[in-house]
Amino acid sequence: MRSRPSATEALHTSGYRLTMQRQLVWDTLRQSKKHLSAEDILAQIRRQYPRFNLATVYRCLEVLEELGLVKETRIRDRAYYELAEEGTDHYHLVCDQCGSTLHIEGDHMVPVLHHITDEHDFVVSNADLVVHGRCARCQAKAARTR
Amino acid sequence: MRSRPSATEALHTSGYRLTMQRQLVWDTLRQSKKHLSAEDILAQIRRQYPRFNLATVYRCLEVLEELGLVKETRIRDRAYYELAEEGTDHYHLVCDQCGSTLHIEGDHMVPVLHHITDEHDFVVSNADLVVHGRCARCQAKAARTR
DNA sequence: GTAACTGCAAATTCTTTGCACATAT
DNA sequence: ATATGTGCAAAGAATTTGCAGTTAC
Repeated sequence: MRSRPSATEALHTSGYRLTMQRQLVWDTLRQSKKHLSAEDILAQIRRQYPRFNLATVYRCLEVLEELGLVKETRIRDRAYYELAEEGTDHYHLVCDQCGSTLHIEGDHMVPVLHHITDEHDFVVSNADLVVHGRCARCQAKAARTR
Repeated sequence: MRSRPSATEALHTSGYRLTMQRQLVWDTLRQSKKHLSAEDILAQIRRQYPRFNLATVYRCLEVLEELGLVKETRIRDRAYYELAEEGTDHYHLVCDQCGSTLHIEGDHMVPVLHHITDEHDFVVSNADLVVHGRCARCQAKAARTR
């Protein structure tokens, strides 16, 4: 089993410089339980460093994504970022009625990704699954009204 | 087996008006083999109707989506639209190297969607899967260089 | 020392909205 | 007849870029 290199290490071996900004963005994502938008990340960091800049957030994320440390998911027009965990799926159920997002973990996507690799000769780096529909709570609400 | 209502019918029974604009957007999507961006649709229609407006395209798409006739996929910052085919998966493999997009059809997502319905009490209306990675052609190219 | 990086402001790109006019029902 | 829909122009929102100054190596 191969262990994941730290961000510090990964930056270094790829010839990127280790800046405070990159570390802050990385740490913010690590400390978060859920995915964050670029603005979310900025807001967090600005508590400590009010001069921190949004363009810098985007540029740091770009590097971290390129290194495979961070993945991006687009939900309704906006990009969200989270750590790229290896091995497990991580996808999102978006309720179109109340707007809530459920985070799902599991291994159900594994066969799909295998199919893609085997049948289409495509090397998968990241699968972004966003499922739209209606959450349990909104169904219950609709049932009551009926 | 339930047959799909035509767009005309669906608009009518939902109380929407049947306008030429909506028909043109619908027909453009039906005639296309691949997904189209709003700009693509506009360009197509403008060949015949040069005054056709982009805002109208978006507004027509919004209605068609609401009726479940059209689905939207976001790939790299941009929305693409295509007919919402029932029954089969339709997802996209995006090569991050050359930028090409492969359209995949199949039933591999079925177990995943079942899992979502069963375990999370979530009624799925649309699953949007975008897989990033490297296509066969770019792998071959990389192998040659090595 | 110097190439890479950041902050700032301005630009870009996609999408949405306000409003006066047009049209489907 | 009138509520709905469209075209146009302008606004919005998220992300990117140019550039001068800063910093990691």
